[in-house]
Amino acid sequence: MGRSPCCDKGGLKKGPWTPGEDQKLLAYIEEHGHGSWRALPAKAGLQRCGKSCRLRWTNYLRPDIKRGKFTSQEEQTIVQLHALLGNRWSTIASHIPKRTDNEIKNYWNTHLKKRLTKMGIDPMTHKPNNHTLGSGQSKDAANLSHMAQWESARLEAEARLVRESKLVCNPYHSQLQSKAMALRPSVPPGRPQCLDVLKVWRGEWTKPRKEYVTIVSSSFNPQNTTLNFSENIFTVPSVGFDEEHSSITAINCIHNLSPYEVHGTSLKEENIQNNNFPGVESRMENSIDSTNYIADSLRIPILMEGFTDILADSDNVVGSCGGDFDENKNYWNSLLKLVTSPVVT
DNA sequence: AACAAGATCAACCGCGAATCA
DNA sequence: ATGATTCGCGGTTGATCTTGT
Repeated sequence: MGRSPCCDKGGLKKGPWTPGEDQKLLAYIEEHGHGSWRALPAKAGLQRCGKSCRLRWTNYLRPDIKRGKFTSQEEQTIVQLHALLGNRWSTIASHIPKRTDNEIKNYWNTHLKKRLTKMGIDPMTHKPNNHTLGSGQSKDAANLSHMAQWESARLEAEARLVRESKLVCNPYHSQLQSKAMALRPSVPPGRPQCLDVLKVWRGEWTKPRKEYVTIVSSSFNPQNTTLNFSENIFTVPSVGFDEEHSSITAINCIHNLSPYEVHGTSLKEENIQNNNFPGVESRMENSIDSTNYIADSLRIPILMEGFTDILADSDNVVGSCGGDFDENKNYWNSLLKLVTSPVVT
């Protein structure tokens, strides 16, 4: 089992790249594309393994790479996404234009992590170091973890979509997309039906709280996922959460007209066509009327509210921060402000 | 000026996932 | 269906640079 490291074969060079090697690699890829990385070194006349070539290209030579100091905006983005995703550098990098996962990882390890630690914030949990979850909070923690998994899966799927520059090709998903488009003509065609965390972070926070419902608990199994909102229970087919369709979120399913149940009653096509969701229609419609990106604007406040309710307790870094929406917003903004401000020593 | 310690970051390594034959 | 191969990710290393004494 296993295989020997590709660079163990004799004669292959390791270590820093020379300008001449860079030139050879660049010239070859510009003319032929990289194709098979394994075969590339011989074709390009390089005494390197394919892995080394790929790394050099993706982390250094690629023309669409921005080098140099990270902006405060980029720092904020990294911290926000790390809070959501953990050390999933490639996924984080997919949301930060022109930065590589390696660069972001290095920057996190050498700058941001230390800065958070100095402020007394655990860089892995993004909570104050003296904060530990009590037994009474285990349910909330589980919910947080669950929601984070959803978001992680969605972000990964979105990153994949970006990479592939095409939408998921699936009859069911396509059907949902086309129906959703019919209801939401202002959504740009081809735009993945999922939210951009950062867009919401920067813009959607300002929406009145009453437009949103709250996920109070949730559970997941291979057949379906149950979301317990403040007033309503949704059972969402797991098609929205499996690997292939992970970009379809629970709330997207609600809006994208999948055959789920509300309070045990299957929604009929006419309910869907008319945006008629028994027991929840008024709230839904408020959100629908308020933005071009219904699914986005509805879902993320729900998600983030759940997050901050759990994350922010009375011991948070900026003082009192209960379950109030604005205070939760303040928690995150304050955290980010601290993170991006110069360290006072 | 010389040295040590700390910081930085390009590059490597090993593993798991995806793809191929 | 299965094993081999390739790819990509995240953790780690170590050479080089910077700062402090």
